[in-house]
Amino acid sequence: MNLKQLSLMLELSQTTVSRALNGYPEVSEETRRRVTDAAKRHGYRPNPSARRLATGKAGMIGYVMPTGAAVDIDPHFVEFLSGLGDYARGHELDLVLSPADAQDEETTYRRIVANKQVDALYISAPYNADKRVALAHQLGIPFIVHGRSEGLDFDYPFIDIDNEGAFHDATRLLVQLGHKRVALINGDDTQTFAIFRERGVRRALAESGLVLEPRNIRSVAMTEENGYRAARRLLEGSDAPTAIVCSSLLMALGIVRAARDLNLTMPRDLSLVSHDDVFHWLKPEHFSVPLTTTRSSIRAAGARVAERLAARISGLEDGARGEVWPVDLVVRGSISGVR
Amino acid sequence: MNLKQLSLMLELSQTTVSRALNGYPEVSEETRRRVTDAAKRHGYRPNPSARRLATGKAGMIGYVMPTGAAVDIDPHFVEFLSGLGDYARGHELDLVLSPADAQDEETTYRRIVANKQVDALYISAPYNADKRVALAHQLGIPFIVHGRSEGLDFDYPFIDIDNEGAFHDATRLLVQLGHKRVALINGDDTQTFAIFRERGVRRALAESGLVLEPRNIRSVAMTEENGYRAARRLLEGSDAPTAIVCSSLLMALGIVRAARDLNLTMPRDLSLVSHDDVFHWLKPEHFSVPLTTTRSSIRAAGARVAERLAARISGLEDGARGEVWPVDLVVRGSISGVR
DNA sequence: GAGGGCATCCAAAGCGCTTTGAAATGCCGT
DNA sequence: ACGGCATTTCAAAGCGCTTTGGATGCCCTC
Repeated sequence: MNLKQLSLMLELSQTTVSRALNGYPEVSEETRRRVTDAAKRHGYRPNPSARRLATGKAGMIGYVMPTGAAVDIDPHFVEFLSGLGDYARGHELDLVLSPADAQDEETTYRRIVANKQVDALYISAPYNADKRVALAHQLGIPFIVHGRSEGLDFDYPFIDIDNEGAFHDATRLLVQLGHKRVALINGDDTQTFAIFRERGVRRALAESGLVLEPRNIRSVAMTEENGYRAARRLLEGSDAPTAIVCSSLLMALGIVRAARDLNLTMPRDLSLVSHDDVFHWLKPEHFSVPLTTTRSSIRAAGARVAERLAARISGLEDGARGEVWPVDLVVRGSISGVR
Repeated sequence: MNLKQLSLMLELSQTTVSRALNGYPEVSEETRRRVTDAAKRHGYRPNPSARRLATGKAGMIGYVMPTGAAVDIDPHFVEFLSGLGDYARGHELDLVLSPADAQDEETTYRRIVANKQVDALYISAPYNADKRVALAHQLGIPFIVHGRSEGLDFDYPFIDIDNEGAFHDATRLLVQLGHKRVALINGDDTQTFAIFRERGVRRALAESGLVLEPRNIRSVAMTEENGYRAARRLLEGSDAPTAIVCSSLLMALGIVRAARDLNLTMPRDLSLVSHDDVFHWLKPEHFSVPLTTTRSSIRAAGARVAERLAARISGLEDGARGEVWPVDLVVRGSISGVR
């Protein structure tokens, strides 16, 4: 059942039927009713390929997925996907993942924009002065950044969490508990979220006249193994930190294991605060000693990104508004006053 | 630059240019060369929307992603995506994720097939007599199942790992070490992978005249918390098992925590074998006691699925061939002879 | 009664490709 | 010299929608 058949059946032109269905004003209410009724009764659904060719709109949002033999997709990504699905389901909004060589994402960005494969893009895990953000901006395709990129000479729409505030507050709490040697086990420090977190820690320490020693900061990919290694190195030295702030539960797993290997009891010998992105399969309250965390659901962010992208596609949103979400500090048993 | 302009420029008809570019035989070699040269020089790229409308081919593969407030996407999925990207990158093959209400995936399947949004589908985590597989078969769209579904009255193409063999071998090893009370902490037992694994355990036990007691088998969603709970329940009873086989490292985390809470030393008081899907962010060799595992990379499977899907789309593969991959048994410190 | 304004509707021209059916062209054997 | 055949090319008809640029009829005003 296509438009032609339907219009024949109704003894109306394709124009009128199309307009009636798409809510244009120049169609009488009675005709519109007749048309929508018939469309529903016959299960008419406009062919998206045809509509796309005619309008240039794809009805899909895109994500360029960096891949490569040495590139691992972050498990945080499924949480984001869950959130995206929360919104997209029920809006018939699909997501197209375009795998790209992590060394050369630009080609893929250009391709999907030139081909008009998607109406809007979502960009994640930005770096400072992020090339992808600049490119999307330049190509003029609607997009939203999940995170922030500093050092670009234009504004752009994003949603981010208050990484600096979260890590500031976590660190301040540790300082208030008497900790003087606080270490940070961070994610990849070329990513802005990590930069903001480090900034938060430094600021909180500075407020009490303390500093984050270079040897007390580690920036590594967020895996259990890396958490373990970083913690071992920190804790085995002299003047080992009495408290650690870390960027992911995955690393926290490794830190806890390191502490155990070194016969350190938590929180007596070591306080730990981790950021928690809210995984359903690994929860901070279920660590052997329940973890104090800075908590913010990536899933919720995913839903919001989808919502805003949909709004931008349909023209309900424009401009370069950035949203910064506050982060919860959830205190549990993994921290205590310094001995 | 579109086909019309290009053909004008070459003083050829659109037909000939199109044929030359698409490798049809009825075009002289010289013209073909001229055409491909000019196309490359002017950076001509056929408009996919137009091609799609004309041919009905989308050049994309699809995945219907079950979502819902109570539905969490499995972190195993990112590994699959990484693998898919390994192949798809470099083949300009995109993946479209269509979020669907987990209660009603059928509507979405019908929509994306009717709309010809994708050329082929990938179906994951099948149940027995899986409705989605039956539907895809009936709708006549190319697809590949990652896993297997029993109880369908037709054959279909799939790739799966030898879950039964893997869990059989793991269990047999435990039995050989003298364990008589072996428990299984499995994933959701409506999924076929879990059924096969249980079968493997039962068969290995039966070969030594042992049985898998109903109270020694747990089927739960694969999370740390569920692993912990299941293990607590198993280990606190009288006649507690001396060995556990489990279906995921995520659950293994919880099992190890439970053992520790109960003051059981591994492997002295408890042997543990886990299945390992090969996450880069959590490795069995880095557990506090290195885990013996049955290992099979989901990522490799993802790449293979993409490869076969591409082959099916281009007509290089047809039929209903199923692939079953062997699974490695990797022995590490988490098992020992029973005391 | 002519002209203007408004509400409805329509024919036809795209969008940029593929593919059908037919027409040139050149070459061969008879 | 001519019919038959294979090779190469083309014009035009889709694919199914949106949108432009009118038509048409009706009511109102002067």
